[in-house]
Amino acid sequence: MIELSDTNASAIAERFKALGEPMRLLLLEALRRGECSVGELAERTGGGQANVSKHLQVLLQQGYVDRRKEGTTSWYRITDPQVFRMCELVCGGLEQELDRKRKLLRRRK
Amino acid sequence: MIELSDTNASAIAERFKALGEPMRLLLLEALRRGECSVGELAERTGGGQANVSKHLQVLLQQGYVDRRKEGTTSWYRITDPQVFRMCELVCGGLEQELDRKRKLLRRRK
DNA sequence: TTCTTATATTACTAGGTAGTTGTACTTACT
DNA sequence: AGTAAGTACAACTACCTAGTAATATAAGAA
Repeated sequence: MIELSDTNASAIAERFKALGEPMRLLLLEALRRGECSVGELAERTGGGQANVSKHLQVLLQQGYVDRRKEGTTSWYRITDPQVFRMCELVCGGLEQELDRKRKLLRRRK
Repeated sequence: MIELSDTNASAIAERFKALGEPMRLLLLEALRRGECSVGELAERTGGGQANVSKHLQVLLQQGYVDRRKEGTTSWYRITDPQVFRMCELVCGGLEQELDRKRKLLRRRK
């Protein structure tokens, strides 16, 4: 069992860092519907082809997505749906955080 | 309910990015035992005082930790233990990823 | 007041990274 | 062969950030 210790904090941080980029989150969300090509992903997210391709390499490297080549097109898909569970957790935390900040603002009035 | 859409992908990414740094993960792990001062955290993590303080500001800003001042010392503590659930998820994913890469290496031999 | 302690902040440097442009590569089609 | 489509990669720029050193701030002790 991997734990959050000195030795592997870097590897764990790398996985979090891969999710710490808006474009990569949008790519994962777009892939949620199912397998998708690079061109389609660029269209759905509004990003440039080269940039989308580069972000997909990061997600591939960290094992969040998998790739299947067919002719000239690359088909990407989510490998571990747990990533959306993580998004839900961080969304929940974000909601609490927004509530907390709203209360602080109200108290200042 | 907050969702992973175009409008709030940035806010969600910010929260992931805060966890995408080894030193900050070590700080959270050190805080797991309970409330702790900056000096103690610097000692436990082996980081410099200024650096630890700066990282704590990031965790504070994102709501992962809370602060209580007493005299000249600041006491930090975890606000939402859910953050460790996220670490477990990412550790699980990391384990799978390592297994996958090990298998790839074996296949090449 | 002066000194000490604990923390926060500022300024700086080195390294990293997102986005873009251009290009190379691969496959399929004619 | 040549051409077109889809993707990956290299080079570049602009920006961001981790770490450090020095300083500022604040509370207490002498």
